[in-house]
Amino acid sequence: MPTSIRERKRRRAREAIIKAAFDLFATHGFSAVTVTEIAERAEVGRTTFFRYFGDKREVVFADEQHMLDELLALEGVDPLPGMTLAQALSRARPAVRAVCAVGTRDAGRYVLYERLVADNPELHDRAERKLLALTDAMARVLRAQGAADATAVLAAHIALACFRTGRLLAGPDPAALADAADAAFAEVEALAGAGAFSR
Amino acid sequence: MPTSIRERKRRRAREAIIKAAFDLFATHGFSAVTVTEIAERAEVGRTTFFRYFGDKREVVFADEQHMLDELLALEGVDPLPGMTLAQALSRARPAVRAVCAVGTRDAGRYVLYERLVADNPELHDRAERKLLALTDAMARVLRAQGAADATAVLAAHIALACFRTGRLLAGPDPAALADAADAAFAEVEALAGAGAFSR
DNA sequence: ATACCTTATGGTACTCAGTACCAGTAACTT
DNA sequence: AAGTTACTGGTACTGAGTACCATAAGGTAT
Repeated sequence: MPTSIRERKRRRAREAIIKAAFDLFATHGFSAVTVTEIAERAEVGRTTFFRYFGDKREVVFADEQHMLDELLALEGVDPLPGMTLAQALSRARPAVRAVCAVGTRDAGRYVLYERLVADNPELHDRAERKLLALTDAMARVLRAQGAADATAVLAAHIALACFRTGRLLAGPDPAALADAADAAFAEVEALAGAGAFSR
Repeated sequence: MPTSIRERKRRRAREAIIKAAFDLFATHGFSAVTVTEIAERAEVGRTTFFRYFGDKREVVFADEQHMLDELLALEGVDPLPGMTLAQALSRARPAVRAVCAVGTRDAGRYVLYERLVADNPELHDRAERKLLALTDAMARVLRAQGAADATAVLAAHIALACFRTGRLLAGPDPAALADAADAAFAEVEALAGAGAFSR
């Protein structure tokens, strides 16, 4: 059986903690909420909170794994050994959309997430590491699809640049963000001239 | 007068804290050292420590400002309005070397810094934000030198990619790192073919 | 069902990071 | 010399994060 009773309980507890935390953060802000309050609202012990999340900040980034999964699912899909940088970029482009799509699954929470990160400097560092993790995953996928190391890393970082500029231009709305990032990709291609990356 | 007594005292206190902290970190590791111990060794009050550094991790990244200064000094140097991506990259390349050069000013401490970050997960996030800050500064410099927004951001992120792959290949030694990053730049140019970025 | 093992829970008690507040002192100002 | 400003370090507090342990509940045998 795939989901044992324990498994289901674990999932429920985890979700309860996440929901309790985001509810409290939404009304009182991140720093004003204590772990004890989150635990009480989620009806678990304080100790249990730290079993599910290494620290208080980590709850905010609970969705990171979903985004990584979305990317890593592309490993091995449609392999193209020795692909060019242009080809790698044209694969990275929809992959970025796929990551953004995770945000649209619960747009309300995602907007809140963006607000929390923007308002609390103590979350900035962790948010940056999340982008590193996604960039690394992107590079790994491209490598698995047949890109050379340098090509994969380079394309992943160009995708990161597009994502960052996209988020800068668009608001926190995930759908708008996806479009803006995509536009940035288009601009990159136009920037170097058609086919410039394909040499 | 450029350096008042207060100014000099401040500098000395700051340096004393940094030195005390790194000495203790070197022998006992980051997490085993308490702020109180650092303050005692630096002969300042515990309260004073937090006046100079927002938190314990921040001491580890005390040199970040030097690297940023190194970059920002290039703002406005040799302006070239409307520069191409290839031109932006050829400017980013020596700029990365300049940043690495800061590490060679005190190679011993830099190696220790790298070791501390590598060994302590609690420092990973902050280290990532440092790279963001440097990348942003790089983009700002290129923009100030006349690059379009997209060109500047893109070139800065490509430089980031070169830096990351360089550090991955070279050890923690700053000189070797500079060379490896430079080699990555060369590889990027070769990757897209000569002149591919200049369209 | 019974007994047994394993895993998850939540409570207690502790350390230490980080903050608020305040009184004392040293540096600049006139 | 007197007054103002900037810096210090001490006290006292909150809250994050950890170690430990007794208890309960899920899983697994017989």
